[in-house]
Amino acid sequence: MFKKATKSRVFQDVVDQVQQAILDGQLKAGDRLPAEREMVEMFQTSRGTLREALRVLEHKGLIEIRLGVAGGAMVKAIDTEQVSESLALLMRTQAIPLDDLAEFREGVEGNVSALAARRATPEDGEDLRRLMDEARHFYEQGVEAWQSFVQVDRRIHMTLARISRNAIYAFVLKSVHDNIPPYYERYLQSSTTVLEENYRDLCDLTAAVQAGDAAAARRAAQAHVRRFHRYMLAVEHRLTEKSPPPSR
Amino acid sequence: MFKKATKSRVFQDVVDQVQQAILDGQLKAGDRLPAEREMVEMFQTSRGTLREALRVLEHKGLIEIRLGVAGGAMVKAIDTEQVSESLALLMRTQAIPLDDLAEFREGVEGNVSALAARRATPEDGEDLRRLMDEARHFYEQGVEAWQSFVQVDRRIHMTLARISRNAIYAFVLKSVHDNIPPYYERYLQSSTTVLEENYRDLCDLTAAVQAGDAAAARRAAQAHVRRFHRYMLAVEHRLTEKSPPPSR
DNA sequence: TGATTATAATGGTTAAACCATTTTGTCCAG
DNA sequence: CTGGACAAAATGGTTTAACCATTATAATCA
Repeated sequence: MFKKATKSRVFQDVVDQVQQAILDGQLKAGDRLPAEREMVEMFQTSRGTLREALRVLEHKGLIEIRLGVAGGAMVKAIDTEQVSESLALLMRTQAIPLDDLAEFREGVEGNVSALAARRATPEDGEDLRRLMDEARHFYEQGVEAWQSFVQVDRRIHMTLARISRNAIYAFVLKSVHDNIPPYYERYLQSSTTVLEENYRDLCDLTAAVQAGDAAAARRAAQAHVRRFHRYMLAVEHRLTEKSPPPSR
Repeated sequence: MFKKATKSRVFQDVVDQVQQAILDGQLKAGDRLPAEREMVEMFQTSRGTLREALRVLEHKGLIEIRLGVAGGAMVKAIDTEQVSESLALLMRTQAIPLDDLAEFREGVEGNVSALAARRATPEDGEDLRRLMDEARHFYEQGVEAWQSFVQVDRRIHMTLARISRNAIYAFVLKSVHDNIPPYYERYLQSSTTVLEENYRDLCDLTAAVQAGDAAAARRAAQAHVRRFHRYMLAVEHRLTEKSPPPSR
């Protein structure tokens, strides 16, 4: 199946050959690659070099490696994991301005909520109802349960992305939300007012989606994100004791 | 909720430590990591294991490795390369439906164009004018210059993302557009009609942005993407000789 | 029969050596 | 003094051989 590896970096050649075999369909998800010591002979290379190649393939999300007898490298069905991870790295290192993040969320979550409203099935509505039950439960417990409330909030956003039935929106939003916690930690100091406002936003949003009202869902999502942003700006203002930056 | 507590793999620990140092700012872009044989002592591991870690870090886009004396591992400024690569893998394995791509573009490019219309400066308008001059030049050359026209089209989209002054929209759109070419190759068979429609779309779009008309810019961008999508569906229909899938 | 233990196959790690590439400095011819 | 050839050194890339850790399966025993 594999031929001798020749290139300036041998491991790269191995990576390319295996990836090509997967993309060509010669290797399908669930298939098991030969054991390392066998592949070493097929590629005519050393085990160290082969393992560097396997490491790259693993990180690409193309294979999964398990220990023990009957273990080894299995071809994996590609998912959005790697895109999410690299997107997350980009966002964390690019020092994205808070304004940009809020603006992006406002636009994208607006789009997603509108799509979700158009496509929500009765089952989706049921999922949202259950989540809102949880949210109300924590809301009624007051600021003590703030963290739990935020987690439910996050799950509601992810659920809306799923309901939108669009894989790209789903993993883009997942990447964004995976990187919001640092912002939360820095800015969010909860109060009963904030908790109540957030809860009402979620009520409006899920109600609009369940009613299939795309325009209202978009407006509710945007209002929710915008409120969140204004609140963070206010906290920043209090923290720095300077005049707030002019809104653009 | 919890991840595995024990780190059975040494190289993963090395990856995590280096990545954390970069994210924490202890290592900045351009900094050079110690030589392999030095790091081996710092991490108290073997060279093979260390190199597996370096391979992963390299593939993550966090470091760049050069040969020879004065070579070694340099910390890299993260770009959209890795996102693009993993996105390309997803698309090549058709894990992402064409409909999702078109829908995402329609929503996001609509948002971006609306923002661009609100924020375009006279200099930005000048940039767009120059690009449209190029586009007209290739348009007048007819279908022969189709590829050149497509390239200008792409630059116009990227310029709009820049004008939107939002870093997230910019790199998300760049990642998407970096992965559109394969779709073009598969589906696009140009004709004078398609060329003209595309040119007119761009005229409408840039005119709206230059005029500062956000709503018109959004509509123009969405119409442009939607037309593109419909055209690809039509080609697919001709190719498969089956009835087109029901629009959702 | 069921629990325990041994076995073997697999990935994970270590160590030491050598090869290939590239920069840098040195030396010699002109 | 200059310029080019060449040697030296530092670095990543590769090989080899052995051992350790994990785990499914087979063998064993109460």
